[in-house]
Amino acid sequence: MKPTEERKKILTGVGIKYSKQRDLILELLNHSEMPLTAETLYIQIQAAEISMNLSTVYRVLDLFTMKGLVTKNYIGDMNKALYERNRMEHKHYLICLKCKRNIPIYECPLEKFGRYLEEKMNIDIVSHKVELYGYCSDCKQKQMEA
Amino acid sequence: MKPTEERKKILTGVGIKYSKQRDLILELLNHSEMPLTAETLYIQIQAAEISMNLSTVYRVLDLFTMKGLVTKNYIGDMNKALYERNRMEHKHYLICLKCKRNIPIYECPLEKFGRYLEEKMNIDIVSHKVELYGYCSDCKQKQMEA
DNA sequence: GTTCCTGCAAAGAGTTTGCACGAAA
DNA sequence: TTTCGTGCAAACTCTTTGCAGGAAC
Repeated sequence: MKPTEERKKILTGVGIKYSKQRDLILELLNHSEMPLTAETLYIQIQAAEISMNLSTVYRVLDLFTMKGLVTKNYIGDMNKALYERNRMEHKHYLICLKCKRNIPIYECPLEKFGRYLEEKMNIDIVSHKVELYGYCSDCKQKQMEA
Repeated sequence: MKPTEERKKILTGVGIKYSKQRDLILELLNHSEMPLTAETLYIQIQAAEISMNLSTVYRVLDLFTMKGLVTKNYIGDMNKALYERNRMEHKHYLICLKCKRNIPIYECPLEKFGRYLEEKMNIDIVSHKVELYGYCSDCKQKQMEA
């Protein structure tokens, strides 16, 4: 099955039509390790052969978010949304204060803690978000060399 | 010492001038248990006797943030900033999906986890942010009664 | 042929900024 | 008296929306 065919199946699978714009955005998100802003995506799109309006980017991202293909988030004190392919895996990020990269972290201490809190406070926890701020190993190294 | 005097001392303590606008904003933030948007603050201000422009609210909040009196954050997929008095205590919030309240939680499982990650991944963690999403005990109760 | 996606342009929300006046030290 | 904080209006950034034409099925 060709890559495009695979993505077509993903789109129809969640009950939405195929279009080359949606296909491209899905492909870009599939290949990105880290969350992207609408603008970053838009710039990547301009480098590709398919052109597209910014409002289309937003509409497609909104649609993908509603269909669960993508997650939308605001991080720290930045007032731009970050969009990321929802791979149904539980992960968080270390946001490097120097190079601004988002380094994924797959372990999580909150499962257990959540269940403990639910009992103690009589609440229901549905999901959670964790952001770690600090320095990635590359930047830590450079800092020590300097 | 009168409350206003106390706040005056806080302002001059971080090296900024006193003004009745800054005093009022500081007072409102001091008395709020949860993070507030600039607009919410602005509405609360209009209810008080002192009037103030929205841009002043933003300028004062920015200044307070730079001086460390206040923390600024974006939560979930909401594109409005939340400002909160920085009380130098470590806490997180349960954000209720029903009533949208922020319920503070003072325990945190990330201290230990952070140290573990630092060693394992050779990184430096400076700070972190945790958001829990779910239902507060009030809304949980109501849901069960319905 | 019908449905609904997209481009374009305009509007909307949240936030920031330049400038002149006014208040704090 | 000098410094700097504030009001006002305008600008700016990110995002959303209405409408008409065009693509997907």
